[in-house]
Amino acid sequence: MCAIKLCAIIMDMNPLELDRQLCFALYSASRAMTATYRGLLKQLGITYPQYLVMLVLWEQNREAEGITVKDLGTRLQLDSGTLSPLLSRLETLGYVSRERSAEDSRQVFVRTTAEGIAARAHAECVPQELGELMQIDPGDLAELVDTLHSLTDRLRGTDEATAAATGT
Amino acid sequence: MCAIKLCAIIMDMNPLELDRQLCFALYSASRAMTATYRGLLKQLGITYPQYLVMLVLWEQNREAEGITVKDLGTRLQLDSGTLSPLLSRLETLGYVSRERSAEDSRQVFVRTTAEGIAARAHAECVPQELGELMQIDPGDLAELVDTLHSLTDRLRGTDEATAAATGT
DNA sequence: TTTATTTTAGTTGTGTGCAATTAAATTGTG
DNA sequence: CACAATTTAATTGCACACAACTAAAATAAA
Repeated sequence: MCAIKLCAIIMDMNPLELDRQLCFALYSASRAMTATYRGLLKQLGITYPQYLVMLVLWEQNREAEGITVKDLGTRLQLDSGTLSPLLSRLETLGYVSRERSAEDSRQVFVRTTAEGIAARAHAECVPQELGELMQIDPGDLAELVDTLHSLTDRLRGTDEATAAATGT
Repeated sequence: MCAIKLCAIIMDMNPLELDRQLCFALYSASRAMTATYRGLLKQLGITYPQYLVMLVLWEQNREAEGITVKDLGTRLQLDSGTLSPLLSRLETLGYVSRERSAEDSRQVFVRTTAEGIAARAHAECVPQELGELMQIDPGDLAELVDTLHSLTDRLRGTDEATAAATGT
């Protein structure tokens, strides 16, 4: 029996209590956030993961060049199994175009269309709308974002470490 | 044009910058957490959402009574569209049983089986394993959990407010 | 240069999430 | 009591996530 478990039993506490677990707090907050975005993105007709792809494309300085599916995946930590059908839907919506690279035809470049660029103007007010809904101090928000990014890095690091240790 | 957008343009900043957005920090952290749990739960043979259901069942003081699908949904903020197939899989795995209520046959009570109860012993060390991986101060962790829960509450509240305002 | 390895995007299959609908049972109301 | 409205769980359909696999192309090695 592990130390925390023993300690929890002695103190008559449940070591598995749902509301004290960070995992559930994250899971709940992330789903609540996505649900909020569902409303905010209704006018654009896209889902939250599709919005993330558009954010990356809009962030590109040289929009004409586009970005490869691989680089998009690195940025969002998503693989082609998720991105391929998602990009296909964004293409059908008219927000992006896909084209195989001439130099290296394994790669596919994703670019925003004129419609996709126009949509950016509508999206630029989304963060403010959300900020008003959340009622959170900008400093606290920045700190929370930093905390979460560093947590994510540690979790991803340990995933790799665990995978390496178990040889998978 | 909204104030923040104008301000960002004047200061030559991108108001849509991915890495400063709380939504993406939450989305990334939540997925990284789920990925970490995938490894931790491999020995139990269940997914992370299935683990959440087991946490609720284990939390019940009177395990023999079980909990209705509705109450489970309230606790985890999941509807029957998600829970029904998930519970069906947990039932196939032998961790839970389902039985329609005799008093009100609309309701279905979910209970842990002997195997489900036994699995709890294995699960009780998971939080400590995770804590070691995360390397986070217990006080900071508790604060982060509180911050996230309060954020979730505010987001859920605004969802309802927005839905009410738009009449949906 | 020929072959083996690696890289890249796409496809398939499984398990969530969630909206919308269905079906059955209960409750409320006249 | 009869009938309308509500409640509950399940089902259907769509869009992620992610593991495992495939196919094509580029690179490295022999």
